[in-house]
Amino acid sequence: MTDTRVRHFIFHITIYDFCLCTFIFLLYFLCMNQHAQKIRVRFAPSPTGHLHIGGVRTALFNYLYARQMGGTYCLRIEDTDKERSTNANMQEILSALEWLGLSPDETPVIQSEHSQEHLEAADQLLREGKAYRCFCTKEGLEADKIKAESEKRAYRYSGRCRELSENEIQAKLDTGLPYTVRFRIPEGITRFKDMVYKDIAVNNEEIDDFIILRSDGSPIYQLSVVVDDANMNITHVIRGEDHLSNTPKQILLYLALGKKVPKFGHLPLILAQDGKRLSKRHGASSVDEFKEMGFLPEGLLNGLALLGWGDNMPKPIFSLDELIKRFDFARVNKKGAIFDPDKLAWINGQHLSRSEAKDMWPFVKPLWQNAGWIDPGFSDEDGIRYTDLLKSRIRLLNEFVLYGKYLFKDPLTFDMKAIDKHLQSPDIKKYISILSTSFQSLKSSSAEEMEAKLREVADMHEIKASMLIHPLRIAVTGFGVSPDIFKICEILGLETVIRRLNLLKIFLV
RNA sequence: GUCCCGUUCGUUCAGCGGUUAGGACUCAGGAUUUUCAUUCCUGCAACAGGGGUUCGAUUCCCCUACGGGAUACCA
Repeated sequence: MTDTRVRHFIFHITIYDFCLCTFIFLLYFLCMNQHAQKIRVRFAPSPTGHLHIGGVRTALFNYLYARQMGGTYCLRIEDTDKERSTNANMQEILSALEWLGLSPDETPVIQSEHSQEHLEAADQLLREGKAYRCFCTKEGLEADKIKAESEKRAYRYSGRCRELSENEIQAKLDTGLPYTVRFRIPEGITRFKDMVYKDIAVNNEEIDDFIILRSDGSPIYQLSVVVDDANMNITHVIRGEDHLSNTPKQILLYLALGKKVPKFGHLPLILAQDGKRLSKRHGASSVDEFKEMGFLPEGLLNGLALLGWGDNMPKPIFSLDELIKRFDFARVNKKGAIFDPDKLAWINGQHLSRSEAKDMWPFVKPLWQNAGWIDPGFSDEDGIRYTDLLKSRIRLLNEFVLYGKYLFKDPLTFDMKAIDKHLQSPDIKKYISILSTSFQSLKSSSAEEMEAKLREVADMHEIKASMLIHPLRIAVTGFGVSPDIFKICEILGLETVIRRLNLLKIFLV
């Protein structure tokens, strides 16, 4: 073989290898893509009341997981309970989610608009003998329940209609007897691996043949969720722990309908202060209430994320983006969590002091406008300056109202605790007078000049500067706590400061 | 009643067979701030009880107690 031929031979091998490698890689890539199905999650509230923090936490974890996995976060309104669902509630849920920044990636699915699909699923089960018509009356069933209870026996559906013959069914149908449709629970054990609760196994004998269609023909939740989740291609069902015991029933439905069973992740419940379940009548606060209390969306979300999940960082303050990065199902715990309003407020305060004044001003402006202190035309520059001054001592936005008032109005009341603590010197009125007269000699209202003047007066009378600073603060703000008092004086101007000093003097008499 | 799940400071999150049981919030004390708040430091404070398994259990198993969920023609 000549050199050229050898070279040709090698060249061909290389080309061949290259093609083969490319082909294998492409094949692998295609397969991976097919298997690494894109993650789809959903938050599915029912519009039977306000959106409360338990719901928000569920929405949040769905959102975090979707974002982290590059998946899609969907919303479904479960309004099959026509008695209790209202449109107003639905709108409120939507706007609350928007405020929180948890709006869905796709148009929300309204469950009631899909009842046809639910009915078809029930029909399919009926045809395949996986469900059956039950002609038992509500009253009869109720009587069975009462009887079981009086005998201290667990109530189970009698199974009366389970094995009705074709003829019997037809006869009942002919007489126009109303019926419900029950799902026939197969024998066996239903197992699944929950993302939080790990291995769960339930003996199917424990599950009654539950109703999937009411006697008026409307579908029931258990059926609707399964059909909708399957139709929406939901891959991960992330919801409250109260659904853990429903899951085996739903898995059985998926199987009966020939649908792919999604993965499940159940979240521990958020409990009221006394450890009881949160409900509308019991400690459940709506998102609106938190908004009114002065929470930032990010602060509320941060606080809620820390319920049932923790990163064990010394400072548990996370932005939404940081939460997306850090969130991990392996760290979600199984214990129900009581939320602590104090800690929630502290977390919000941390977010507040982390934020720039210019970002907070849009939240503060309407508060001050509503209070009637500023016009819509109030300059943003001043607003941001004021916000910046106040923000270090504030945990909740509405404290901008409480502690911001003195920037616009003379205080009408004074903090008695502060007076007791700082204004007990017998000479206090004398000091206030001296301060107010000495301020009159100033040419400008600058913070530096006022501070220098105050010090000079203190030195002259051989007293500590704090003997004058405290009365000044109380006179100007009405509170024992405030940001840099000289900066506040600068904003207010000499005339106002002097007037307020005199007001305090009068008050002390 | 039955089934499922859970149980670490007051609250929350750590710990995944050997730790002085850790962090955060709250509370108390101190430092800084000429003052208050912020910030920083220090402190108080917990493995529900009983059996196993193991050289050794907060950690694994069982029982009891307590709590929660499900058991609906609610979702």
